[in-house]
Amino acid sequence: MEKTICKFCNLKSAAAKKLNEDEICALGNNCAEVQFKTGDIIIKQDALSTNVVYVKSGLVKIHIKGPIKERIRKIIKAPAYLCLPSTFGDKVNHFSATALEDTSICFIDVNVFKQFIYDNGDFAYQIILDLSKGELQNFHSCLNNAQKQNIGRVADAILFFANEIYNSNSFTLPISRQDLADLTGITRESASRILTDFHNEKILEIDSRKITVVNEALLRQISEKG
Amino acid sequence: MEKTICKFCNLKSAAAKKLNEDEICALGNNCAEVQFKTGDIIIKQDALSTNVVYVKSGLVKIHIKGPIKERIRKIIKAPAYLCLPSTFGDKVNHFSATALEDTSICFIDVNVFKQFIYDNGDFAYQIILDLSKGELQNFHSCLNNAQKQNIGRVADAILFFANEIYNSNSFTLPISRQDLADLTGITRESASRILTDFHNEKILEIDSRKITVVNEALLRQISEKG
DNA sequence: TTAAAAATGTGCGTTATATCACATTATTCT
DNA sequence: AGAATAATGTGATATAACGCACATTTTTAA
Repeated sequence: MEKTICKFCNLKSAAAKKLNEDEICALGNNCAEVQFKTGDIIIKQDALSTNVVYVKSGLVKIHIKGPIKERIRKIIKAPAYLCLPSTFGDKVNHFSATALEDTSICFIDVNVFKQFIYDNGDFAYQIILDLSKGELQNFHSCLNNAQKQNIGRVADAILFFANEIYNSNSFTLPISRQDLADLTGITRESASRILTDFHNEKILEIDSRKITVVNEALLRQISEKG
Repeated sequence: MEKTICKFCNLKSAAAKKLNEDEICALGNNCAEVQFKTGDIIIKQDALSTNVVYVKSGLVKIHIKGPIKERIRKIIKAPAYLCLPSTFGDKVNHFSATALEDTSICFIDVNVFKQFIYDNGDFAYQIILDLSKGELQNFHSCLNNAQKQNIGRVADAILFFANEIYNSNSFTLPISRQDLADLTGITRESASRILTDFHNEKILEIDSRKITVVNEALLRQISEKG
């Protein structure tokens, strides 16, 4: 969904408010742009809603209360849709979203979005392409998680942040060790141990959350081995 | 994607052929309906293609060569789209599809599909709803697989066939034990053992691939426990 | 600046599950 | 029908990873 832009926020702006504890993130009509700060909850699992949500700028984690424990499903980097109409099919969110850095979010009324689809075939087609592609990518990320061992998954996560999010071998991890564990589906202790191992083997330079990939080739090798 | 019907197969019918070993499943133009028998390969991973593929009737498994081993991603029951345009973004399939029973497949030229999107906003919107919903369902099925133990996953798979595919507590499993293992991400031996356990605990009646759910309540309980 | 709270690191026993080896049962083919 | 082949069942190990306990470090708040 890389090349999509929010075509709606220029339309009208409705009254917008951030999500409080028991509040609902649905807006009345049309579209509104809202600023979130690091750590703010953007969408809350099980809350009611009827908006299309678009990440205009920033970084967001999608997380879900699984059958056993919390799981981070993915990290979304702007610009991208965070959720589309049927995500709210029953008007209840099935996931939460939290800002990992200062983030600007567009809430688009689902009827506005629908009308836009009707009027703009090329836009509709692009959305379909993006969704279909995303679905396929899910396939493969699930596969990775399912088949690789813990060490390979952590390697993947580090490479993901370096290459997909920050385009740099040196970055500050935007999430905690626990989050890294929840993202890769392992325990906090295992995540911690593996990072230490990577440091000892001179694959990573680690200073708390500051990470530098020293030996990317080896990291890739670990990822591929599974 | 339950309520969608193939709106294309009434247009024109092009020359259609089944997939041979090294053959390509792409059709020239427009749309063609092709019959497949149980076990036939419908789509082959890494083959070239430029079609939208729609399952008009039958049952299909989507499987992928993972980084380590084969994995069954999901079972698709007609009517449903098997793949959409961007699945072929690079014109190479990233998965295989195999018929689990006699199946009728529509291959739709991507340009025909695109034009239809342009002309029919309601259709486009419906596709978007379906895709978005499917993506979310993937979320949760991944979660299940990731967090539950083997026994819970097998319980899920059995419940899936009973409730989603056959709507009956008595059915013939359309896949082998190995496939069941690949579907749940466990080993063949584990799958086998768990089925035997279920039989001993009088949860299932098992006669080779014929399965009867005797104690669905207990099966659900196992599924929920993880 | 210091105390309290949160996050992280690390050793160790336990356990679920993979892996290996082989027996048994189905299925296919001639 | 009978042989060959494939699929399935099952015991005995090996091992990756979890879970627990607690030490240490970092962050937050007062």
